[in-house]
Amino acid sequence: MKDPSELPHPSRADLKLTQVLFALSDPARLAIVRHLAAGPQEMANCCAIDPNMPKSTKSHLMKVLREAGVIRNEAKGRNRLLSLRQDDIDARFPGLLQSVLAAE
Amino acid sequence: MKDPSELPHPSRADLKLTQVLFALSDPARLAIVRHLAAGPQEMANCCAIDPNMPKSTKSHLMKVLREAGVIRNEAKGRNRLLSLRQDDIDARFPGLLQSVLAAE
DNA sequence: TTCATGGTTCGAATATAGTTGAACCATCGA
DNA sequence: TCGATGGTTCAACTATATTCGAACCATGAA
Repeated sequence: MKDPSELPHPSRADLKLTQVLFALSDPARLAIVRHLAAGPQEMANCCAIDPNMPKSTKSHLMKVLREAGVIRNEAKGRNRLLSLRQDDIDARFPGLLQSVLAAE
Repeated sequence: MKDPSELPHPSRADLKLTQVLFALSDPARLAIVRHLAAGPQEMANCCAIDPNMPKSTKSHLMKVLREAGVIRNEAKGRNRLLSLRQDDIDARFPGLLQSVLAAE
């Protein structure tokens, strides 16, 4: 019984460095990644970043991060649980996330 | 006596993480960075990568990398000497370049 | 079951980035 | 000093990304 509301996520082996770098190269997306570094958050809470942002735009940001393999986006009741795929990124690109998160 | 053929380079303090990540997020640009990691190279030699690429396109790639502060592009006689700004990037974003270059 | 909620998807518009020929510029060799 | 060489800049075009309203879809609460 597969949940049809599950979104596609690339497998660890399919992560592409340039795609990950691109996903991180936008200030809004990088801010989300920084937020998630502290632990998984529900989308509704996490994006206190800019409450004025239309939800379709928010959803798009998450899509870019998800398709790059940077975050996981899972259904959780009526909400979405967002989490950083730290293990996967660390496994494929050791030190990358750490240095990005440490920067300034 | 300032050389008018000197191109503008951002200072170390002006490097922006997202801009650096963006510059590295393109396969062709990343390939150039990898080449330069071995040491400075003249543009004519370095870009054996794709000899068919028009020079205006090559020049544009270099511009994006230069303006992000990733590479230095200096006049050297009739040619251009390209070099990775490893010291500056390391100083501002420790470990970043290393992890990017180490990836696969 | 019905409604409100939180989020995705679609489609169209806008903005940004990449590609390229042509014009130009400085340098070195003849 | 003239021409060839290596490269930048400009302008126009194409392609890709972003933005956002509207339609839609599950879920949980009433």
